[in-house]
Amino acid sequence: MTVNPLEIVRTCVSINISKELNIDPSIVKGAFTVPREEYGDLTIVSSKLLGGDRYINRVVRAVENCDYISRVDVVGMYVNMWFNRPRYTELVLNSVIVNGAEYGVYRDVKKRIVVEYVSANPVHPLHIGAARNAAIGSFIANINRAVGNDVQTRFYINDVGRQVAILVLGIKQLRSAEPPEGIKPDHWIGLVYAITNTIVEALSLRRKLELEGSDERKREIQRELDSLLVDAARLREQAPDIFDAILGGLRGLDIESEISKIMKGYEMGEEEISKQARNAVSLCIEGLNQTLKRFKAEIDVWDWESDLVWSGEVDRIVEELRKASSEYKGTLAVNFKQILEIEGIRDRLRIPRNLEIPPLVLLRSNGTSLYTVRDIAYSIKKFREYNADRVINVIASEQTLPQAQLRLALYTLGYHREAENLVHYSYEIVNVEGTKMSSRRGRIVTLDSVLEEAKVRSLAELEKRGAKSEEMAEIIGVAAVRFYLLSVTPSRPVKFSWDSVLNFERNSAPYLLYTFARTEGVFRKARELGIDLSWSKILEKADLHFAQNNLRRWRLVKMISEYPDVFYRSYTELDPSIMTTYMIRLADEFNSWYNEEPIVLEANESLRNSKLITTYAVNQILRSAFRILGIEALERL
RNA sequence: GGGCCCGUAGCUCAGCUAGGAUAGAGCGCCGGCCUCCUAAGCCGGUGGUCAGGGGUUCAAAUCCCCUCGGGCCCGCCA
Repeated sequence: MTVNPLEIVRTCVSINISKELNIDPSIVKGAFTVPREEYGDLTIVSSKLLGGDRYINRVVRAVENCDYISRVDVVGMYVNMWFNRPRYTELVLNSVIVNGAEYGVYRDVKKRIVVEYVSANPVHPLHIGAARNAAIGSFIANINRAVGNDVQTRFYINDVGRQVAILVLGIKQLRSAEPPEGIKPDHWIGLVYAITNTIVEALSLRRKLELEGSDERKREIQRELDSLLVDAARLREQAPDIFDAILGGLRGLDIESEISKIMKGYEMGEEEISKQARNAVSLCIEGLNQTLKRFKAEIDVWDWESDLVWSGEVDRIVEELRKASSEYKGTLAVNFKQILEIEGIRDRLRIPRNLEIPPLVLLRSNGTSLYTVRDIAYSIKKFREYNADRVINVIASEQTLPQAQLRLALYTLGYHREAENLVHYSYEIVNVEGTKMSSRRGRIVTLDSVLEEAKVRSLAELEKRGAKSEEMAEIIGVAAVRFYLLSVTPSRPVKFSWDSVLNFERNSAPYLLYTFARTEGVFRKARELGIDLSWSKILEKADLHFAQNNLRRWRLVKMISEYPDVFYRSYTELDPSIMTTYMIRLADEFNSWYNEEPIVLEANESLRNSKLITTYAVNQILRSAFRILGIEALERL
């Protein structure tokens, strides 16, 4: 277990105060705040303690008993504390050296965790929104592994339903389902799907227009149709042959009944349809997998939704839910009214207090199943197959309601443990400025294109400094995109813009990689000069007073000591942005210091040793954080 | 109509869960710094009615209520 230097001081202070005032140490812990620099290193807001600031002098006396505190000062209600710098420096640097890359990494009681993420519809390439999911999901997997949990990542292939049926309908109109030479398979599938869908929607709107009586409605439909035709024209320009083939084939067909036939046929496992659908979806998945690998978002298990239907697992769920269902809008649905009346159920299942839960419809009138119902079977499977303590679904916030229904349905079926440990990790979507993304119309910013641009940009930068390398450009490009998507708090929407994703200055992964490479450069130089970098030996001969009268050095020591807190918060809140924000601050502090004074070239040996260890600490923290964020560290750049 | 998320500098974002001292970064803009361990860097300057109003409090960007603005959900779609 790695030590948390800051926590050691906080504990020391709070125990002393709690003894003096005879209060619980946790009350003292709630009174800490980090003051502005001129007011010290740590502050107790005395009015937050029991009895307000009446006992402030006793608080001061108590704090003075703590060895890590060298000076205490009272300003109003604030008890400002200055750390004993040499002692604290020793504590921090020693902790870094003893733990190395494990410094600051929290160790949790081992749990088994399934992370389901991405699970994008297998009918188009990944867009930048799915990329946020991929970045966050892989972060969740990485940080859980780092703390010692067993983690399995899964991708749910949603191949049952209308979208795949439309794709199959389109492919049927073509001579060959194989992608043409030189086009990535998911891009090919995305094109066929978008063309087919746009044509299907346009033809359906046209029919609606003919049947509509009201002029106002007519104008509305016409507007919708016009926008659809703009997309159609663009798609036709991209691939005229394919477009015309599909359009020609669909004309005169009763499209809705064709789609319904495919959906039914696929759910029943009809050979011809199943073969076509599996082929097409496999092509898409092949492409998605390529992109995810490139993006450092690995998937351990790929689950086919259709397998759940074919195996009868979905049927069994439907049968069991029937008992809990009643008549609703002419069909059968599960009503959660009774369950929701159980005391504290919303808290236990983490369902928003005021969220209204409509009944969950069991089956379509044509007998086919519905997504949320199939997902019940899938949730049970995830718990069962991995013997999981916890299943985390990384899914955009727009699915809050179906995810809540899912937990309630599990509870209804008696899967109480599963319902309570199924977590909907909700995040906000990515908005692309100017346009509205629509994969149904083939109007998306693909992750592939973003990664490609980032790579081109990285290559150009590398070329400037005479270090042109495709491999390095690839690593830097991926890092830049991942970091960009991870640095916004997940509960807030990301505004995507090419300018910010390709900005490689200050608040970016390239900046951090550069800082890391600088630390490596320091070690290279040291070895060149024949300095032995055995860290514990260096620590023995280090000057622990080196931050005593030097603010920059002291700030760095303190910042290094914050990493365990940052890691812990990032883990418990599963929030990568806590870590990214810290990394930037650490790099800023290091770079300012680096610019100000020599490290290896320091003439005084013990002083040089302290500086080397400080550099090593920054190096280790960045390395550790990179690993969690799925960024590959580069020794030079 | 009901619910959820969001509104902080011209732009992109921290800070809000657990209220504390003068609200922080980056980009942009202006001016400096490469005989020295990597200039994707460093230093200085510029820039804010924390959407608005009310309340709670010794203390509110942070908690509560209302209003305004943006996004999403309320489907026999996923």
